[in-house]
Amino acid sequence: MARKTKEEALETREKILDAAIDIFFENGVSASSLNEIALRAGVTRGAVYWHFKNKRDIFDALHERLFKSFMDMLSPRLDHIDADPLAQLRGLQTDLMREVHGNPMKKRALSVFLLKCDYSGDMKDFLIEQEKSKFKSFQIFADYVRRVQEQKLMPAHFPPEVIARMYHCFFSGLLYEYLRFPGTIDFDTHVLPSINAFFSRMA
Amino acid sequence: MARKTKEEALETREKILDAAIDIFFENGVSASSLNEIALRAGVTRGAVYWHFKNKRDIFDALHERLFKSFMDMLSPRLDHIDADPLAQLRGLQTDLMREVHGNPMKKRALSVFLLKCDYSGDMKDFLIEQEKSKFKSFQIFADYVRRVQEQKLMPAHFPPEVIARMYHCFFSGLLYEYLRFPGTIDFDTHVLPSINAFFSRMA
DNA sequence: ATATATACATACACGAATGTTTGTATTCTT
DNA sequence: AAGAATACAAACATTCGTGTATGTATATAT
Repeated sequence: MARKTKEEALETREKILDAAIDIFFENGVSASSLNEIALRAGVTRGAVYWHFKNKRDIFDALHERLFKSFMDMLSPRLDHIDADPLAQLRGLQTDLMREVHGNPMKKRALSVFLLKCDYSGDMKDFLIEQEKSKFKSFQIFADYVRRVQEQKLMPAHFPPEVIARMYHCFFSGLLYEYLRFPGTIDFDTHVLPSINAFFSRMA
Repeated sequence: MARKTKEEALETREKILDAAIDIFFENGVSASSLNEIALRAGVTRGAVYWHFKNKRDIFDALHERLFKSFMDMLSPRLDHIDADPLAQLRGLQTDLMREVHGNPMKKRALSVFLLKCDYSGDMKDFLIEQEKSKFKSFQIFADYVRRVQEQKLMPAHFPPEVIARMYHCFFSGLLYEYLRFPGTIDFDTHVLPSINAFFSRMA
């Protein structure tokens, strides 16, 4: 085949990434071959190896693309404190879940990172990276809780880190459950009410 | 080599399963070869194929061995209602986490099932099985909540399933966090306090 | 306009894992 | 005590994925 223009090359790169999400989601990361990804994207392995070093490299690119968008959503919504902090937190979590629920591509990508890969072998050091970024988002939330407690808008029976940990566990647990059993747990009748229950008990 | 007695054969079977947990934990399920497992167990692939049909068969056997012990722990502790249900629930969750924390073999096995495998390909129908057993334990808890609400020992602002879902998400989320980042999240200073915080907010 | 770098497709070589088959020393059966 | 079944080890064949090397048509630089 012939050489493409730079824009076209970028398009095929994106095509490969999109195909990778699908294939990873269907087969699991380690069981997915680069050939499958290439075929799904409508190219050959040559194109894949041109744009990416190996499977791990594709994985990194996907992570970059996904977590950026989430951090962009998280940070600006916790840099200030609303009149009702609990409502603010509930709103944030609701919107995050709604974002996942409404965006099939993001949903599949998240599934890949949380359920469709075992972080071992090549991926071991990737887990360390992920730990760092998770720690970052955790710190953002712990800081928020600390400020809220300082302003006496929340009882300070527990240190901010503990509250943050509790919140974080509930949220990630909810996410896991929702992604793991897509048929069983409905968004409107299960996910949203359980968020409301969680926050109504924290008042 | 020579034929072993029946007891010896059972021993090698157990040896293979133990080795499988280790290898699965280190490399992830799909990246683990049957040869590695055999070598770790001190046998050859011949022995593995004698006792098990394939890798999936080993996986099933491990699941059988693990989840039985957890269900045995769960059921009898929720078939009655203590004077203080919240304390009862907190105690159950604490003990379950303590069990995981104190038993390295169980801890590694749980890690394998929750983090070290992607349920796709051969494993897809396995996920369905897991969903069933998870639904079972969920029902046990929802029933418990319902009975507690009927006895007016807990406010009934939310249906039992919602409360159960919330509890379940928090617990599994905590478990995931604890297993995923073994170095970061300490048992005494992070896990236990966050359980206490969770239940103190539910009063 | 020509040279060169680009964006792939195609072909090749290699290792690794799987499932199966065969061999064999014992143990169990009768 | 002798045949049959058992509990493996060892060898084989086959498939599959990876990485790399090569070919090539075209965009881009000069």
